[in-house]
Amino acid sequence: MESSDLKKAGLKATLPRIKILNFLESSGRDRHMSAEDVYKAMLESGEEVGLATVYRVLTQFESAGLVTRHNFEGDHSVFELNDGEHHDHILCVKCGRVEEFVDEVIEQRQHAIAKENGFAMTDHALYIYGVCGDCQKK
Amino acid sequence: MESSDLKKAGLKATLPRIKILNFLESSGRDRHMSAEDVYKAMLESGEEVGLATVYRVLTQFESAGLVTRHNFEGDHSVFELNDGEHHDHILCVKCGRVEEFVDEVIEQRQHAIAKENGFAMTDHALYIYGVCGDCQKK
DNA sequence: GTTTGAATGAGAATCTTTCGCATTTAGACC
DNA sequence: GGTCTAAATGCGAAAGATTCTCATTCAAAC
Repeated sequence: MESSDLKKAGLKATLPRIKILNFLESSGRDRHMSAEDVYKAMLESGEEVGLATVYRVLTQFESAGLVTRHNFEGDHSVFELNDGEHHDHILCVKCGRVEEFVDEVIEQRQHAIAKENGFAMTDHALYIYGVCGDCQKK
Repeated sequence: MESSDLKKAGLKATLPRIKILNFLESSGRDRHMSAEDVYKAMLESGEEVGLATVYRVLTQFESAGLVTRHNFEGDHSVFELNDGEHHDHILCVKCGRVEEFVDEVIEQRQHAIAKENGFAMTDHALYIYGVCGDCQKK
């Protein structure tokens, strides 16, 4: 399963790449991880990988469409395994929690706006920041 | 005018802060500048400021609501002088050109989505990426 | 003018990310 | 299975952005 995904993506099925992909697939708890997060978590679970390789592989995965890179934290990128369906994000500025949502109205308006401005839209990023229900109670 | 703006924002009217604010106000050409951009441009026009101060002051301006920080370039922040009216951005991935737009439908949907998810919305960022008209011709 | 806490400047330090290069490995071919 | 070659890896160095430290300077209150 793993190596065929990689081959499909045009990537040689090397051990580090398989390990990182498996790791991303198995860590459903936090789907948004930085390169450093992935690196540390893998070391902790006994997997040997170099940090530079994690960066390289995640960037390759991004180009191959296997993961999406987000910059909603400003100072570093986080990566999310693609599940096929596009979605946007709403983030809690207090606890860092991330929720996902899809809104067809917004999707359509975005396309319309790109068109109106003469742009051929390639991508888009929508982040809503706020205080989540739990943090409002605190 | 300058120093009163700063005082209103709760900032002491120091020379570097006045200079940076003036500079941002006068440089209409490119409204989206990194700290380094501001620093270099000020040096070139003969203004003496330290880079660390530019970073500090821009961050203070952000907290005070005088400027908005954007991370649409991934690896560094750019700042934009606030003109009171909120707007979103559409960027050309080829030439880096940035256009601004406002869309009431999207604004409203965002509020609704935050509510649906139990969030008290504080902010939001929408970036549409694409190829602008000029770059499509090339 | 004097005072004083805040702001600045310059460079060191930190953090994230990339690069360079010697070593290893996946995959093709025998 | 063994051999080959280009591609991938790992490590440390390097780069770029940003923050920190701390001695010096400055704004504004008296």
